[in-house]
Amino acid sequence: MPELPEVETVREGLSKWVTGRRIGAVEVRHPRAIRRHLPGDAHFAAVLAGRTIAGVSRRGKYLWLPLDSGDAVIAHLGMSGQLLMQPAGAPDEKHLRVRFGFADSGPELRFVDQRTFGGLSVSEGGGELPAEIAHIARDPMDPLFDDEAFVAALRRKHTEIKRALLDQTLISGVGNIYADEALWRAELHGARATDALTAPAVRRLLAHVRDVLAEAIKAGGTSFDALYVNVNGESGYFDRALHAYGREGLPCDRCGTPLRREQFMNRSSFSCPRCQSRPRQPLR
DNA sequence: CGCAGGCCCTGGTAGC
DNA sequence: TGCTACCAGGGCCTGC
Repeated sequence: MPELPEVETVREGLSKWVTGRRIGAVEVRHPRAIRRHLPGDAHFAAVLAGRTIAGVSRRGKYLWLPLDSGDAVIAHLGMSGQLLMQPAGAPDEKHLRVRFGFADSGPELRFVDQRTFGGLSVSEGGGELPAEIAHIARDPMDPLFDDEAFVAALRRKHTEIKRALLDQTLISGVGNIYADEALWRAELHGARATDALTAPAVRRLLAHVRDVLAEAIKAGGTSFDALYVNVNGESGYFDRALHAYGREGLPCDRCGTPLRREQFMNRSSFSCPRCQSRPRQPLR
């Protein structure tokens, strides 16, 4: 369940391992992993062989690897995707989906994904910013993120605040877990109407979003293992200091009231019944 | 047009 | 023990 901090940790680690290296053989082990690459697996492999990776970029939860050809490899980890560096010839992972060999015969890059919600594709001419992800908003860690434009856009909407935080065209990188954490910090219930929030309230919420993401990036960076370029799924992820997510029935770290769990968009939301009161009127 | 909700996936686990 | 049901959820797609 990688969100922005986990993806940023992967980006940073990956960058050290693949920048400047020339791709050798590419092997697609599962077609679903490149389902977004419409020309298919043979084209995917052919267009990448011999290309040199210029770096690793990120926007929100998307990664892309600009190539010397001007194209870029787009990667999204979905829920369970991992990008791993492994010595060439190391045993295949059970859920290995795509393997990138390198011309220098050094460590391979592997895309491993149990649930295959993630995937890879090649973006033609996408080195600067792939057209496929141009609709994704800048994330709040981006120096060019426009706070006031975000505040205005959010208040123009008529929806629930948690849904807006998860809307990647409004603000990117926030998933279910960090949305719950930011709402807990802001003492707002996720069902509050966006157009009923004041501009200062939205600014405060945005500051909490930024804080929680920054703290998680810091924590993720310290647990990074040199040869194992990933978030490591459960571990390192769940032992992070979470105040809301997954804490149903446990005392609120602010007031001691047991946290509640509610269903929202077919997933769980965790909040404090006392600090985060439900809106008096449901959205209409 | 904006918004809500369904679907895609599979391994782990709870419950019977 | 072995089976079933359910849960995790980001992003795309459809329909209202």
